[in-house]
Amino acid sequence: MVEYYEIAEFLKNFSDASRVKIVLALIDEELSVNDIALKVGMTQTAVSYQLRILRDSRIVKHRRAAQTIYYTIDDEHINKILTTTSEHLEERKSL
Amino acid sequence: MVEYYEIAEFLKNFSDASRVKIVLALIDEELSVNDIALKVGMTQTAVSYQLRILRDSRIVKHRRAAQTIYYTIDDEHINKILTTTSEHLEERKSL
DNA sequence: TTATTATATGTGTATATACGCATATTCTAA
DNA sequence: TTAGAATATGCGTATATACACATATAATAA
Repeated sequence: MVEYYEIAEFLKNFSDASRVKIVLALIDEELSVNDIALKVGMTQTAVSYQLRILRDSRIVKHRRAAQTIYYTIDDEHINKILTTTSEHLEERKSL
Repeated sequence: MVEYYEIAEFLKNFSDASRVKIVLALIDEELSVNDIALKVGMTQTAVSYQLRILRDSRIVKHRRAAQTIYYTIDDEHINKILTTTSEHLEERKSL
């Protein structure tokens, strides 16, 4: 059984605009920390800070190539959750 | 188009254990504020505080009957988002 | 009207958190 | 080995937030 606090703990990852922006930037694309920073318009430090949180929650995974570390989404479900949410919000807009 | 910050703003509602608990308590059941407080083991004030947030985000709706105010989930999508998340977490547990 | 019930809200506070800055760490190239 | 590049992290801080307590508001009953 999944408990209520586990759901909260997990969805907390998407409660911050910066983190959602980073996750969306990684959909269907593998990016380095600097690439992400450039793409979302944040500093390297801020991106690193948020990536650690997303990594700890297993939302993103990474691989190293020399000094560069590349990040990707860890699971297709992540995509589904954001898509479902997006559709819900889209539908609500017409009300 | 749904923007990244709208997704974050919406999912922020489920980033707190108390709110998730309250929303889960309301699935398939209409409850008064006091009923909710009893069911989830929180004070009336704390429940009221969280209900306002959920109301403002249109996640729950309410109707008045004399002094009592009854709350329900505003949309079936809410259920779906929590279910999808729950399934995702359930699957991950076996890894 | 007054008392009572159900809920909401203002204020204060302890805690969480996002991010900047400086620095550490890891790896590569010269 | 030393310099440089890419990323991570410790520390400080401004801001957000969850909740307690007391009180206000709304509706009903006596």
